[in-house]
Amino acid sequence: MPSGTESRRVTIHDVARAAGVSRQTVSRALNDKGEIDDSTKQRVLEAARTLGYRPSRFARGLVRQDTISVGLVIPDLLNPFFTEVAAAALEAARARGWHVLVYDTADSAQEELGTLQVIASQVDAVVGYFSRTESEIEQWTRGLPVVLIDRAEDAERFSSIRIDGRDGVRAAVSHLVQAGHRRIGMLDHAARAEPSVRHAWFADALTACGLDDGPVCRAEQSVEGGERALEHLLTQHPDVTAVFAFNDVIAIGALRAARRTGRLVPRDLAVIGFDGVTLGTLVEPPLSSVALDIRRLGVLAVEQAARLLTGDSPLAPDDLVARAELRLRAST
Amino acid sequence: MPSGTESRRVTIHDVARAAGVSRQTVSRALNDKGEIDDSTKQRVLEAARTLGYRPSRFARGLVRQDTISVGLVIPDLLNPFFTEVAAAALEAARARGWHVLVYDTADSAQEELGTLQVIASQVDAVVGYFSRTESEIEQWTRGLPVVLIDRAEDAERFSSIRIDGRDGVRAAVSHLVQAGHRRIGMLDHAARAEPSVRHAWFADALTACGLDDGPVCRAEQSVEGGERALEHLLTQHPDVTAVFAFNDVIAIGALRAARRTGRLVPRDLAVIGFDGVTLGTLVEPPLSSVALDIRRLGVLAVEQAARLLTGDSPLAPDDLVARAELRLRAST
DNA sequence: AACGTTCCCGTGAACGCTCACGGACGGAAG
DNA sequence: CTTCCGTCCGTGAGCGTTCACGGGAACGTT
Repeated sequence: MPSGTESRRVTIHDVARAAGVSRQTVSRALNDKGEIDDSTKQRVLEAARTLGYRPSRFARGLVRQDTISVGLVIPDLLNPFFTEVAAAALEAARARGWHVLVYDTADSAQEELGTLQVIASQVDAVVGYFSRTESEIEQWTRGLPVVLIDRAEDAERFSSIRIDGRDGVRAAVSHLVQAGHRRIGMLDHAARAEPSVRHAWFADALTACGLDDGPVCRAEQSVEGGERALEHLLTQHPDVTAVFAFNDVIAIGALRAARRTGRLVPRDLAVIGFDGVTLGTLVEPPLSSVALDIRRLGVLAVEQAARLLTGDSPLAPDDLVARAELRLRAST
Repeated sequence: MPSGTESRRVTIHDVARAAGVSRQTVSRALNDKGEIDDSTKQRVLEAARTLGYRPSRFARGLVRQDTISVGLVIPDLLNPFFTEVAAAALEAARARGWHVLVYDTADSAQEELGTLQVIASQVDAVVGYFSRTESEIEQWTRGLPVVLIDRAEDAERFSSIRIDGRDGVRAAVSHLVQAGHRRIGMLDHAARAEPSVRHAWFADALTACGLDDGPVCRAEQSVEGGERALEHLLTQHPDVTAVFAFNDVIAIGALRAARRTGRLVPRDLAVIGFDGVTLGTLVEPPLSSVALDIRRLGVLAVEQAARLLTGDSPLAPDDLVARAELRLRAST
């Protein structure tokens, strides 16, 4: 039966004593080093087994600093876009033999701050999405490599994986116009106070096609948010015949709302999203999207983190770009 | 420019020297302990800043063993079911202040072994999905708490979160029978050699309803796998009017294959899945499913890991069960 | 003047492990 | 018999941090 006392950890010394050897010999046995007789090795292993010995990762890490771990910060793992980014980052990290600590900040600035406060003491580099200001981030991560993804404003002090959807969005709008649409709305995201960069691309594309500004409605970052936003948009602007959404999740919400309100997509309403998530191919109708190579985001971020960590030739900002291009499906 | 020499890490001692104080005073300044003059505190902080000092997590962890980290092992993060499990586990761990190392084994026994070999030296507990034998798992995780999820066979040596879908599957089959279906097929999963437990439930339910065994086809764990499997099943058994799938991902594949081959769901073919993933509500038609509380899986696993870790009153196997129940939507 | 308090700060030890070194032992070569 | 080498094993040191303790200075109290 387990003793009531808070039992001390079993250390390498205990194993050594039990096996009648020195610490070093135990270390040799456990790490498959040479310079040890096979019989004693077995004896040591046996002693370790019966004692339930498990080496301390801290002590080991202190003396040989080989294992690298990176923190991956994601706003919402249930959002299929971030899931794909995370999966790609995980794979890239695994290929390097890195360990990945994942933090889901639940789309909350508060949780993000909490993550920032603890992450620096747990990892060798940080990769992911942050909404806080650069100085806040720097305050908590001072000294360790940080790679931001899809930063709203240009990142000055950190490396950042930029998303360039200007051409893609223009192609999307242009395609809608050629299909006869004249009144195109947008479902922007609602998280930030000011309109998003994607909205700017959208507005530019409209003027490039000789159209006036389209009506905009803010949407929560969820399917339900997209549904609500589309209904709101269509009641306020019934003349809208096509919508561009901040991302595919919102666009899928729009798809559902359209169906629910008896509109046929794309006949009564054309819908086009952004990101190009796999999920877009599963809904009905399949979603047109200004798609980007999502995997590239995660891979690039890890790649850059690696370069920052080793110090050799980090990628230039121009190389840290994922360009989006129009991918047409049945929703337009 | 960075010096060519492999520069030594800047330690607490360097900061102490730069600030003209002792290590302990530096420690006090950094950890917001008392017993330090505010002016010297600022001076130390300034010195640390300019030197780019960052405390070693290993040294810190060695002396104060407070931070706990758990390894979460997932076969495929892109599978929406595992995504939901992971999200729940992450949240539960965060609530405890734990850190989570995520490992995606890519549905590969080889990667799983690789994960097993490194995970033990990085975490305080392991939670997740494993396909290897218990002795293999134990060999690499000896001594640290392990909580398995949805283990195919009953786990003897480890805690395991069990999924009980017997009643749910029976309800599903019974519902299909009452709707007039007499020839019900199943799309089982293809990973293991023998039929799955869910197939056993399915077979039991059939006999309980007085039906003969239904035709079975193995499917890969993906939407595409589900598509292929349904086509194969229907060509071999054209009389099938309803299918039960091993999980929702495969069921969604069946939905798509049905649509593609001109069958209307549920009129020409009824489809019912397992798991109850959120994705099932987004496809068309929405997917009926033998649904379980997916979040509960992740939460329970973390909860049990916590109990095993602290040693107080681990949950009994009977409490580590997630029961599935029929959730009817438009696909039946 | 002697004493107790409070406020700061420093010193040794400890955490658990690996690395570099040295030493004992036995057998082969001179 | 000496010398040398290879095998096996132990000892001290060090990784970077915090904890427990002690001590000096400044201040007030009797």
